[in-house]
Amino acid sequence: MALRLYNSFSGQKEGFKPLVDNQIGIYVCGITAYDDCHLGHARAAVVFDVIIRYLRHRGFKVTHVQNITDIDDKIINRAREKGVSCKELSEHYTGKFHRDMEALGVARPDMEPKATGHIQDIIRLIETLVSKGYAYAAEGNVFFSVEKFPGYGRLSHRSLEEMQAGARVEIDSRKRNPMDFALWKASKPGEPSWESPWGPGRPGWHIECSAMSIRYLGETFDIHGGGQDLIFPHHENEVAQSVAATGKPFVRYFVHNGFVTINGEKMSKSLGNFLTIKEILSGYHPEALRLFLLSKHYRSPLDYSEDLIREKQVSLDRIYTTLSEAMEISATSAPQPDAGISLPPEVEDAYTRIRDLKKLFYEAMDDDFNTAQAMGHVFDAVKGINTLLQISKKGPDQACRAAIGFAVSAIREVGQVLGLFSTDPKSYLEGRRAEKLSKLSLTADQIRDLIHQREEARAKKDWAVADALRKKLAGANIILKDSPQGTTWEIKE
RNA sequence: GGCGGCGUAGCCAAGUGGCCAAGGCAGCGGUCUGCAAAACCGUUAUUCACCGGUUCAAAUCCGGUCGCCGCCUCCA
Repeated sequence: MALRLYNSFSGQKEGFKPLVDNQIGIYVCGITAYDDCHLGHARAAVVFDVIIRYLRHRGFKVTHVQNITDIDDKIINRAREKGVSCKELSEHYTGKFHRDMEALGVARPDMEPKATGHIQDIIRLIETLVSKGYAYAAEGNVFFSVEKFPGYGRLSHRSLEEMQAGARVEIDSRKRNPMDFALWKASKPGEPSWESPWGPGRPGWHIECSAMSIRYLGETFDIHGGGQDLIFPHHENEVAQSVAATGKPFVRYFVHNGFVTINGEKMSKSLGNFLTIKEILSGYHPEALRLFLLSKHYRSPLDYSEDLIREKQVSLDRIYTTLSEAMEISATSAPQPDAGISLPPEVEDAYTRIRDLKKLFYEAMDDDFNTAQAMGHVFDAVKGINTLLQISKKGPDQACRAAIGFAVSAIREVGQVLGLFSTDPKSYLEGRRAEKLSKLSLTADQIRDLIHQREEARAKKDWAVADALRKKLAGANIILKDSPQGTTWEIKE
């Protein structure tokens, strides 16, 4: 089984081979800390979280570096509006970002460098570019000369001529070519600034990623990730700066995740459809959001709607319900390997789904991290467990129990890669019930009382009264489940 | 205007040359149940936007048409 991933450089899937055996350096562009994180950030975070988890699961030693941009125009403007310092503003939003990521179950990167912590690296890199003739100073600014770099446009697959034809960049008389971009920006009075050979100023946006990735991962590293919108100009410029400065290849594989739209429209503040991570998590379980984000291939556009996220929440509930029942029944028997299990022929199909889960899951993930397909296999295994559970309920069956135990451990293993099913099923379901109960007009005690009345009626075979009570509770969104062990209840979504 | 992507059942979605076109949601029929719920079984695309071409063989490759979207400016 070989891992294949889509490389934005070539525009196709390529076999993956790290620079150093079993070691991977990956740099993912992080946030600019000036506002709350939204659904788009969630997708990028979860996608790369799963990619990194999978690479580690496969045995690679992964070094994950993710920057935080804590100085740039947007931060300066927002800080001015709010009357706080840039440092205060960026620290405030960095904190919120960390809380969002934690809620989403996204693992912290190994390193999280900040632009302001690497000013000297940045200045040195710019000096190299100037001395090699790739960059020039003008009125306290330093610009990168795109014409000097022959490979410019290789990543975004466009030529300099094409870009200029449709260019909407404003004319800047200090630039030699309109497509030249700032490595260093002279600071205006009142703006944060650092001393440099070109006077007081601050770094341009793209240079920090070159400087920090080179520092922590080396001049050439394996994977660079980010949202598709970063391909141009951000990553194109990073490549130009880095290759020009080091004379070596910069990134071997560029991986870009697709965009999120909301009800078919691009998310934007002016449209009023800007959804923050916090808002979504106030209504849905974090794993439901993860499940939603992973239900489509990471490179395709993903459309968000209430109906779709609710559907994922229901799917997640269903899986946890199955896991909960499975763990109850298999609790007495340790998970057995598949050898020696002999099952009735009618459940062979179910058992095959369980036995093949891991293999199929890895195959799907190996094919450019196809989480949508991988989830299909998980659902197959869930169905397999449910089939075996039915047999088990009819009478104790050691082989079934062993197979169920095996299936639960397999689902939990692949769940670790996806960041799903990490909660104890019992506590998950209790949590969900408490959540739904809080939105109900009835209390748990009232419900129990009504169920008790119905039990009495049923004992007398007074079906009319029993059905009336069922109906009454159904009206309040309570579904009753009768079983030989008694009546349990659930709340309809 | 330039570049790129997408169009698969009521909805979401995988599949990019060849076994009956995964999986989820919703629907319908059945098993179970006093009735239900859950679960399971069966069923729901002779067809992959449309037209033409290549091939023994195409949802999958090529050309064209229509529709939707993204990027080219800060953006995950």
